[in-house]
Amino acid sequence: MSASPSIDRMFKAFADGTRLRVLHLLAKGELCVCDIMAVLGAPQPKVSRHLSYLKRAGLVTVRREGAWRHYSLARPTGTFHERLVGCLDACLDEVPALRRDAAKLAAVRRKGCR
Amino acid sequence: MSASPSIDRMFKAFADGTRLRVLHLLAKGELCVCDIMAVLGAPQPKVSRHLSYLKRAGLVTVRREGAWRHYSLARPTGTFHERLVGCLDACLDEVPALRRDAAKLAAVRRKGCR
DNA sequence: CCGACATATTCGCCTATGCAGATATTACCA
DNA sequence: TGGTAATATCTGCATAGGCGAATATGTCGG
Repeated sequence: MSASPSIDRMFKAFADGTRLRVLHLLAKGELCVCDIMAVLGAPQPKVSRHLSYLKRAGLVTVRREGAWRHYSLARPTGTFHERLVGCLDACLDEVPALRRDAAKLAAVRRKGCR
Repeated sequence: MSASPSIDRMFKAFADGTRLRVLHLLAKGELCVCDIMAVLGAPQPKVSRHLSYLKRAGLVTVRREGAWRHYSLARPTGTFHERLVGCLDACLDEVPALRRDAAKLAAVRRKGCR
């Protein structure tokens, strides 16, 4: 019953630097919490908290595999949702910090998150 | 020197119900503060504050004509900005409250804002 | 059952920000 | 100059929400 996310809530979800970085990473594919921690260099509770936030907002989905949680972007549920997610791509080349994250993600993926 | 607005700031600008309503109205064309007050039924300082916020974020521009300030959406400065503003259209049909605003705007325009 | 690991949640603190009300500014007109 | 209308800003308050630290939950191997 992933409630249809309100416009307001979805914009608020995007209105935080950390969450924006997380969403941007997830746009590149499914990731576990430890991957995201590794890329952001952020403590685990922080990452987990923001992921919960994004899940409540209907922006991400979780796939459980034992103790791991694999997060990915939720399939857009409407025109608005779709356009909003499209903004992530539009950021890509404009924000140096996000490019750095992308580079680090590649490295983390090569070595694993542990 | 309307600084190139940061991604963060622009999303924050969208992350408030009142500002979203204002932006949505401005998407329909230039408006003075009193028009917006009339449509939203909000006190003047509140409207003015949010307009200042949007101006700082680079999302709106002002045209002065005597004592009046006419606000309109700023011309997008980049891909990201453009897509973000595009989300306003995507909201249009999905949010009843915004449709009501649009209807009221038409009425206000017919009678003037005073 | 135990211990290690991955993740989630709670708690207290602190800052950001929205709001109403009062006041300041600016422009126009008599 | 004085008054009025349109808009902007300041002040004080209340709440939302981010953060780190500690703790809880859940899963697996032995």
